[in-house]
Amino acid sequence: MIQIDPRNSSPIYEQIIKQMKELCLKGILKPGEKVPSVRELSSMIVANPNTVSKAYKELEREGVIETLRGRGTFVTETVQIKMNEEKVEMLKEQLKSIVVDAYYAGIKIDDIQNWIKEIEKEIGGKR
Amino acid sequence: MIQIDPRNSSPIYEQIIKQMKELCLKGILKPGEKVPSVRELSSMIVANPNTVSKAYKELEREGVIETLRGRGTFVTETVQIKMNEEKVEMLKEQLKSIVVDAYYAGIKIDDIQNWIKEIEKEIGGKR
DNA sequence: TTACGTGTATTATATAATGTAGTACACCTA
DNA sequence: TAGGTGTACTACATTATATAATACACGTAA
Repeated sequence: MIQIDPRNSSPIYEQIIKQMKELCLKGILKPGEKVPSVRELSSMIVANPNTVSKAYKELEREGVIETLRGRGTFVTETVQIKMNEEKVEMLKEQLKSIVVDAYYAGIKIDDIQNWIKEIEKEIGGKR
Repeated sequence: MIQIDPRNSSPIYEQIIKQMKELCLKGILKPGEKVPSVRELSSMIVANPNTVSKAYKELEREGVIETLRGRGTFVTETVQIKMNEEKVEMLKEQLKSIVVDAYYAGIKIDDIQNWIKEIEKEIGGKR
């Protein structure tokens, strides 16, 4: 389910966050469905429970999952979109970086537009 | 010229790399033009020469600038595109993350496509 | 040649992010 | 009550980032 890549330099908790979001958007994890407990997932990926807990807290803050104390953690029934101007600006900056890096890697703008269409097909519209 | 944002959590050397690439693409820094020396820039932005040197080494590795020992550092006359399959895959993954994050921030795919067009107008085609 | 400005390399130190380890607590369900 | 939840806390180790202080090799110009 969640796969941690040790060669990937990004922190374990960020890899969890990224993959969990994708699983929810793709509909592999359905609204209301239970996700692995902190201790379960930590033993599955061989990481510390604290690391998983950190990821879950961020995912809850972003409205992807919600926790019911003593019961477990679940995919939110209805995603609460949190409009956040700071987040929007951050995403724009990240996008600019990608476009610039793409230039020096020999990638054209049209290629990037097509990539987005592919991503949309892969994860879009499932919820 | 180069502006370091202390509130920005990304490392100083990465901020230098990002901004230097943009300055070159926008044509504000022209091919063959001299860029500030390591010591000059480090005093301009109040950082350590080592930090600037680290940024310059990466910029040279990516073909943005080139150094002439004892003379200085200059914007490359002709960008050498370095096709790099790893880099391409990395950029695709970054782009996917942005699209996913955008969903939970209430941003539509079309908005992202339009952002790219804006970025293209801002930096595209100057070199 | 000499003086100066280049980029580069090295070592040491400090701080913060990341991850591990162990323990304890509050809450819910069976 | 017993066991499974998420959560909180402290302590420690490792790594990335940045600073600090030198030193070196090279090119240019006085």
